[in-house]
Amino acid sequence: VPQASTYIDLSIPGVPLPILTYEVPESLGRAPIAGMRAVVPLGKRIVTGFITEVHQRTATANIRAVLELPDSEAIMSEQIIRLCRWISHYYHAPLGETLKATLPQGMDIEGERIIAMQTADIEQIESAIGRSKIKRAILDQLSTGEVISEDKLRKTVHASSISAQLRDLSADGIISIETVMKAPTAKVKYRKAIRLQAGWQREAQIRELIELIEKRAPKQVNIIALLWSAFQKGVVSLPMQEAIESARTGSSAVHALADKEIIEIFEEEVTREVSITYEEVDKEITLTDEQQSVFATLSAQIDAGEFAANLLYGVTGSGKTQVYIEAIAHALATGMNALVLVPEVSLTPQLVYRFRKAFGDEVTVMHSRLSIGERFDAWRLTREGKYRVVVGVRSAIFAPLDNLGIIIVDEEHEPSYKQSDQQPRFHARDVAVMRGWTESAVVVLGSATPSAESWHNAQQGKYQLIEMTKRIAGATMPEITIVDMIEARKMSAAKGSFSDDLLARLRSRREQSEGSIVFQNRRGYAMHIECGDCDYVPHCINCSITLTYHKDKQLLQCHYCGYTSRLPLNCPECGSKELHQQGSGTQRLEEELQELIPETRILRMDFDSTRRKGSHDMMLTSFAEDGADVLLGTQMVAKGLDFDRVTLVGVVSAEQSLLMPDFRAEERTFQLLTQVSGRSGRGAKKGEVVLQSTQTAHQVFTHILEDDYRGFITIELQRRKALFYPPFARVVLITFLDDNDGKAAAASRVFANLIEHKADFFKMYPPQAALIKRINRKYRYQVFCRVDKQKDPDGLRFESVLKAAETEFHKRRESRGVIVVIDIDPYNLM
DNA sequence: AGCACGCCGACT
DNA sequence: GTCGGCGTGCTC
Repeated sequence: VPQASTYIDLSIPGVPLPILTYEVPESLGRAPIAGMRAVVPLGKRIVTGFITEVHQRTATANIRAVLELPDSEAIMSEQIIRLCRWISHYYHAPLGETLKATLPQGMDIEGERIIAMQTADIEQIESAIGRSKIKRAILDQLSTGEVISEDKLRKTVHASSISAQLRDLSADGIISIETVMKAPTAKVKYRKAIRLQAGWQREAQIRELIELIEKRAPKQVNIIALLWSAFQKGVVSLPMQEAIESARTGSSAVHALADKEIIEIFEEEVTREVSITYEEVDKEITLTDEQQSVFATLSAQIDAGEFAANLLYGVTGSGKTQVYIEAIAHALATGMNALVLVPEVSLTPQLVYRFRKAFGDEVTVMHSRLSIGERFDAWRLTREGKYRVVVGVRSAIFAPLDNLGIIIVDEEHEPSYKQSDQQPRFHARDVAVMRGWTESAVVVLGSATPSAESWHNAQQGKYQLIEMTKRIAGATMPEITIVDMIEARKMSAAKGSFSDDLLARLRSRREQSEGSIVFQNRRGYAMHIECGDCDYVPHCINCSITLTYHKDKQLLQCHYCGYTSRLPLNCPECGSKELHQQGSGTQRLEEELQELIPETRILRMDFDSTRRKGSHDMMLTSFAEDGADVLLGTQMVAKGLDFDRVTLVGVVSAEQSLLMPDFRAEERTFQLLTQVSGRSGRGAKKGEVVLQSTQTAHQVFTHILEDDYRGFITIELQRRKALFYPPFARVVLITFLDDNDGKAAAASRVFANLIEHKADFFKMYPPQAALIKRINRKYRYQVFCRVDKQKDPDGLRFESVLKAAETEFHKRRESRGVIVVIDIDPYNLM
């Protein structure tokens, strides 16, 4: 009797193939559903893919069978799949890769080849080895009788690939190769726990038992007493390890009780969760009229249960966080769930703390510093409905929450929302709006300095503009002063990086025990080494980048690839001993300030000093409580901090970000300086801000001094329109990477030629070397396009041009091996 | 002759 | 992306 077969369409990440069709054998005993994973054979490999479609007929020949359906139900919702389809088209990323990005790491089920020795016949082995060194090394390793995976074997024999050798040896009958499925790295964690057996849960029995064994087995009595007192408090089981420790005994007492069937030892699921180390004194919270009115708008939208997109433009200190909390509480109360995106969790301990305070066990946090297990648990338990509020970074936009009521994107202008290092290169804010649309949720984009894109969308009526113009009770906007550093240096009114003006204010804050923040508006540490006698500057051997000097480790380090080298004693070019430090990183700045104001207590906060888990929280707590005078750091000190005692913010070189070769330089400078200024005067006392700059005449500073966002963004949008930049055009950056300079350059020209003749709805700049021409041993060339949004509203026209060009490009032999990176709406043009 | 390496097409 | 088949060129 012929049976109807079931087929699935599978999207496989990491394989540049179209969607493939497989047959599902009935022997698997499980019906496939879109959104489940499927483990399948692909060539000689075993890989995991995502089911996007289930059907009963197929026109495809040569169909292979699914090996396993590991999920008992769909692990991604239909809406998430729909969202991924959009992302895949808009951002020109493979669907499989995009679907994979919605899951935590370590869930892959892959094949692994296990190698074992098959014969001990020396002659046979010697003849199979022949003259191959690799084969000899492989068999030397295997002769111990060890059974080992191909991967481990390859590493122990130090070869780049041993697949050909293994194939030969297997054909000669020397070794056996078996492909097995490797267990995923992310697993549910269990621990041993103990509980009283059902028959031993009454007081009389326990008393009787204790009396009986008191003399002979006092340790067992301890355990029983512990379990009984917990039981009375409603705690049914205790972790075995902890119980043994508090009973001051060993496992034998526990096992004895288990043997007597008084207690039971069982495996208990453990949730891995990070505890937060940041704490603050809780303030009395009542909503201001303005907060109340924003809340009213949002709660009405939530009740309507329809998609709505809002731009919440609220000045720093206007209390956006509290509005978020109230709106989420409202969504939860009506049975809906909430998603909150933040630029970087470790930079917003205060926000996380307040959410934990407000929502307790219902909230989970997702970010990159979590371990694989922690991330897996956060994802899994969210999907199971244990968590109803997810606070997380960019990737948390895919959190498996159903019944979404509200999605909040805090600090929506932050560049960290754009993923640029791997596919899909999506913008989490834009995906959030799309997710809100597909799931009929309310979307709130919050910022004190909205991005040009969002402001434009609000003006166009795509987003509803909601404003919060006042700081909450007591706090006023700080007074901003600008110091012309060129003038100050001429007049000898500056010492090193600090103007006399800023120094005087820092001194007076210290005397009044008020806090100050000194902000170094510079990415990383710009400390390099220069020879005083020739023009030698140490560069990275892999990248066209000067090496950065780290004084504490006495090392030179590449900011891009991580290459390190020792600090040379003499100049390698001319032998001179005159090697000087140039530039001023945060470390140098700290030393300078310490020298200028010896009695001041400085807390330095940058990437290096906060690398350890939780050290960021600890520094902030210590600045808030024990009161160092100055918090000195990079962009980290600009973000989300809310300290009443800070009344002065100094920016050392306010022009730095302005001089970056990027069309967003002005916007970023305005955002950064407004943000850092907002750290001053959040309490009752009025704050001050000192901006030191060599470019005081620049228009950006006029708007910053007047705290005039509208004035700034109006002019900025005019400029963007005139130059055909976003939000008026859609920017696409195509980068070509190769070890060989000429090959990368040629590839960029080939590709440019392939798209140029289609350029009736976009403009293309001719290909050129990237600003940093070499990173990680790869030369980089770029083609920059600006697509007319009117003529290509959803980006699909340009996508098809890219697709066609890529297909043609890969046919050319001169482009072989060249890596092509396509970034839609890029945020980093370097 | 035997082996390494690069090129190229297939992968459901 | 990874694999196998095939051709080329190098070494013993």
